[in-house]
Amino acid sequence: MIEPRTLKGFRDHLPAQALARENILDIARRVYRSYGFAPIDTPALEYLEILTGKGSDETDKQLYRFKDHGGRDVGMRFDLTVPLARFCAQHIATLGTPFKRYQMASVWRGENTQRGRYREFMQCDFDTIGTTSPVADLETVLVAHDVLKAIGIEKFTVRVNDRRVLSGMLQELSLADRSTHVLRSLDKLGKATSEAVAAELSSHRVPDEAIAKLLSMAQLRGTPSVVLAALDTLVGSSEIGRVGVASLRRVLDGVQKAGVADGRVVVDPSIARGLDYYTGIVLESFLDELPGLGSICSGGRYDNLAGLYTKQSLPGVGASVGIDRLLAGLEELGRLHLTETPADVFLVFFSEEHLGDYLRVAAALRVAGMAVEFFPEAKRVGQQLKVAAKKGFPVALLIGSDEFAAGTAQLKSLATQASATINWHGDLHVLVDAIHSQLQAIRAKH
RNA sequence: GUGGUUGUAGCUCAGUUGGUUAGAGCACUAGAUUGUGAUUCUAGGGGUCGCGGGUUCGAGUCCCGUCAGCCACCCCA
Repeated sequence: MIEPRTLKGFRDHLPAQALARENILDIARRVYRSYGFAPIDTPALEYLEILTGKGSDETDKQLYRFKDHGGRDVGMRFDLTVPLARFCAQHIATLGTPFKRYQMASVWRGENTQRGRYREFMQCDFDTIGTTSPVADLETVLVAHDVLKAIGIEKFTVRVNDRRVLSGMLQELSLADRSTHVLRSLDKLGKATSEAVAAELSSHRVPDEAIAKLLSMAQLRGTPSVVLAALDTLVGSSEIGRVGVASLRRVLDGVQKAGVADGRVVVDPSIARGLDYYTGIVLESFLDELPGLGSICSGGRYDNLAGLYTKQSLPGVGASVGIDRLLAGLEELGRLHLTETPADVFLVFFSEEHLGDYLRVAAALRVAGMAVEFFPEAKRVGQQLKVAAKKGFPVALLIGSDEFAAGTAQLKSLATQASATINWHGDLHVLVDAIHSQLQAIRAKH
């Protein structure tokens, strides 16, 4: 006997979880498409040199790599951005710019696991390639906002900042040479105390006076106009800093004009993002009720996506929904109603003699857009109903010999056990319409 | 990769200073009950105590290793 087991950091998804996951993916897909982003797909395996091109030690360590059967050095993608860069370098001539794509796919990293961190996980990226327009930045923020809103989250905040504001600050403070360390430290402000961050900055030879200024900047809060005005003065005479503030102002102005509710999108000068390839706007999104969960949708603007693979300059802006983290958060908040079935109607199988009738009824319901599970065995009715209730069907449809003779049917709500009689007199349209409207009524209550 | 912590049935757990054949509740299967999820009753399946070694007359219990989960660091999604 071989012990059935899964590798460390790899998971099975049971129906209840997989359904919740697909629901979120469907919503994200719908929102992405509503802005004109088109799907692409790329291979899970790439030539090793493509993936290691950027060559940081960290990604090198995490990379799943091996020789394929033809002796080629290959690796599994560890994000969707590097494959996108290769993809654009290869196809941009056909695609033209601006190119807007989304990709929802698994990636692999051989790093240590922790709650919510796995070796195989999904990324849901959307990016706009080939334009430096702030309108593309704005749209990125709007998409992040729309996805979270469409999922039905009531309390969330999209926090935006601009790397150029930070660069301007660092220039003013003569810290440009330590920018990576400084930004990484500031990025911890959400999790660590300001004292801890100050200590870490100090260890990177940042003078106390500069630390005080950085912290006061990072902790600026308030309406966008208030924060932006404060940033204007902090950035001082730095040209790049002023450009950053101006760009943020345009984005926030656009967010408001697009009709986003006040407070949903704010300026947060402490948002830096760990990755050093961001050059303009950066954004993170949080569930207000679970700030400790971390960002559930993050991204930003980068100057040169594909410099490793082509001479053509390809600027871009994009973001990614952290689907696993988001699901964990929704579950913790009890916002995930878990069912084990995607179907609406459970059709009870009473007796073989009516098999043809059941198949006809089920087919009619499916044509009308309802999902029907027909129980495959004429087992005891009680057992069938038990299965249906356990799997989370909203209703069961019961039509036995008595009902067929009388031209009726019972539609039973599995949540309340209440049963309603439908008089359909053998007319499938009447039956289908009645079930359809009852389902609508049940859904409206949720 | 480093450090800490946990591991007994599908789930939650009990199991005495090491002592006979490892238990409970829930869940599951079948029946009482050939047309309605509950309750009740009866019967049943399911464990190499994460895995491997060691100490011992004897290990679920002690020791070592290993695998997996969780937490922190690192980094990030």
